[in-house]
Amino acid sequence: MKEQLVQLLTDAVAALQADGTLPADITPEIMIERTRDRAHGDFASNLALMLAKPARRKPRDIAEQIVARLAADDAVVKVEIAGPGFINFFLGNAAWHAVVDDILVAGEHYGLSQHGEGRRIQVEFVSANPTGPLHVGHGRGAAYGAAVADLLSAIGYDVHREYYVNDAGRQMDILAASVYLRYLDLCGETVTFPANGYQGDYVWDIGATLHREHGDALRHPADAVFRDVPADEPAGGDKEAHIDGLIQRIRGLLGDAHYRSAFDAGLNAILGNIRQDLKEFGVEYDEWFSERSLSDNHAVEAAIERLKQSGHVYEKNGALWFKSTDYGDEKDRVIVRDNGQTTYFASDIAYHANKLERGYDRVIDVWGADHHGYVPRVKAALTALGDDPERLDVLLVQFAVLYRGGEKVQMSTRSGEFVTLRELRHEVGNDAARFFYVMRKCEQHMDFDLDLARSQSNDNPVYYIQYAHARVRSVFRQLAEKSYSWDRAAGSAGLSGLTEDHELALMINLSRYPEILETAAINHEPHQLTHYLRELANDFHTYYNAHTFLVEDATVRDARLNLIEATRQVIANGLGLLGVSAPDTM
RNA sequence: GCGCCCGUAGCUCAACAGGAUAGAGCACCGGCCUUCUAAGCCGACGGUUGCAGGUUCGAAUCCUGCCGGGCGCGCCA
Repeated sequence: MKEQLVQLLTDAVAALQADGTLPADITPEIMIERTRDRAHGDFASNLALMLAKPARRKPRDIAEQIVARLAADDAVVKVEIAGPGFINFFLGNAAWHAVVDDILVAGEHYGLSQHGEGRRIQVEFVSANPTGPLHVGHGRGAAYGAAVADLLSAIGYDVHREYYVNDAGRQMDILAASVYLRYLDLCGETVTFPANGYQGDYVWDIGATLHREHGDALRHPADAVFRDVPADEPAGGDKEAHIDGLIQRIRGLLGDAHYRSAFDAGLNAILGNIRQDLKEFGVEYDEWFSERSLSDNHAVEAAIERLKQSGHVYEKNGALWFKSTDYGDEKDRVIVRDNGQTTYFASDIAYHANKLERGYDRVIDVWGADHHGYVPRVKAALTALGDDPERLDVLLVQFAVLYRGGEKVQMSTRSGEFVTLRELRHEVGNDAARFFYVMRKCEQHMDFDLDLARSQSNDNPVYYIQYAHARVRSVFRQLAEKSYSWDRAAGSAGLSGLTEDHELALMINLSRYPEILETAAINHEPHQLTHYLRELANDFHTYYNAHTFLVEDATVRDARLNLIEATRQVIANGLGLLGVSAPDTM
């Protein structure tokens, strides 16, 4: 519908340019908006206002000339010029009635489009370190990333969902050491757990698994592990030096194979847990990309070599630095430490180079907002490598603060006391969690009200929308009890009889769905869909309250059933894109 | 100190690439159940869009400066 009107305006402008009324050298972008007020018609364009300046004419004069050149269109019953020069289009009811048929014919495909024309786009999200279970902060990234990916897919992009597994690096070594020390404890050794180790109970569990599978085969006396290692912080030393010393010692004592056992025990257990968690949350991936594979394939070396050749690398204090300040970063960054180890950043350069090499038209990273300072250096690296940094979009997701009983839920990663995603899902359910997480713009700080998410009341937007869906199902169940049946073809033929305000309002909103999907996807704003679904549910509940659907007049009854079934379809489609179920009963 | 994000009704948030009279939901107040689920509907109340300038036909939206909040500024990831 929007496209039709855009075409009408485009043709009118072209005609005015052809006869010299408008300058030929301007190519205005035709914008058609839904009106906020029905007194302004159904659609409006600010075209004349936009043209006023380049054409050096009064907006209303231009509007009149455009309207005079508009071709006739069956759907448009009236065109008005209003306000400072808006062109308002009034559509006939038939245009809205047609939407109901469109929806019933398209079914679960209604709203999908080919806007993306099959362009390939990669969305990387969550990518939490496999050093512990996912917590509620990751949950927002998961729900948001999945929704953005699904929306892009819905409008015709070829979407690749990816999780970057940080299965290499110092944090993983710290995990391996933590697991091993818990293992030693279970072997009967007396160990003092390092301040910087991973404290969570799950580390005990992994240590126990290691012990169960290997018995005492990996055991070394605690004294051999701790002797001459730099003192830990509580003992007046440095916790970083202490843990690094421990890692080095443990590696030496265990040898490569046994160290790998401890390391992989931690990695596999935690990654398995994360995968399970996300799967239960309805979040699916096409690929789990291993950081370790980058160094195994020498991709990190290759990336560093490319940076060297581009002349943006130098040595200082025994380390190798990338001169990211050449491309707007605040300071230069180390890519190879003085101990010869490459940094996480070096892997990330290789990873992003790899993404672009894979030929995606666009690459999206969904990151926690605390990583925002990281964006300039990654873009700088891509620029230095000769890639176009504009192909990378980094979407920063702010933290969610949980509230329970009106009180902020305190969280601390330090002691391992954080609320896990799993706990949240069990408390409020997957549907509420998925929906609440995407109700807000990603850059908006979010207050997550656990009581509201859990409540089965009209205050809870998830239930409100799901209830609308269940109500339609319920009406259809009533059909049989009232010994009626639904004749869809008759309903379609009788749609012109649906002229009540409530019916038109509902149909108009149904017709907006494809537009909502498009803007929500392009702007990476799933919250637009949540707001839309709430409005649609409201329209339905209002209609339900004002009119009885199962009336005696079969023509009216069938037409109304077509309308509410179309409504149900759109709600189901929309909730589906957000990973929320559409229940038949509540 | 520097950088990024945010500031809209009492609370939680919208406002579609600057557009017409800034909208919803809670909360509070008043109505609606012999009728398809009241897990619902309707009405009323509520605003100097943090403050001050600027850009233009038009600013919550763009620019500048303040004020307030969050985050970041490692040879951690």
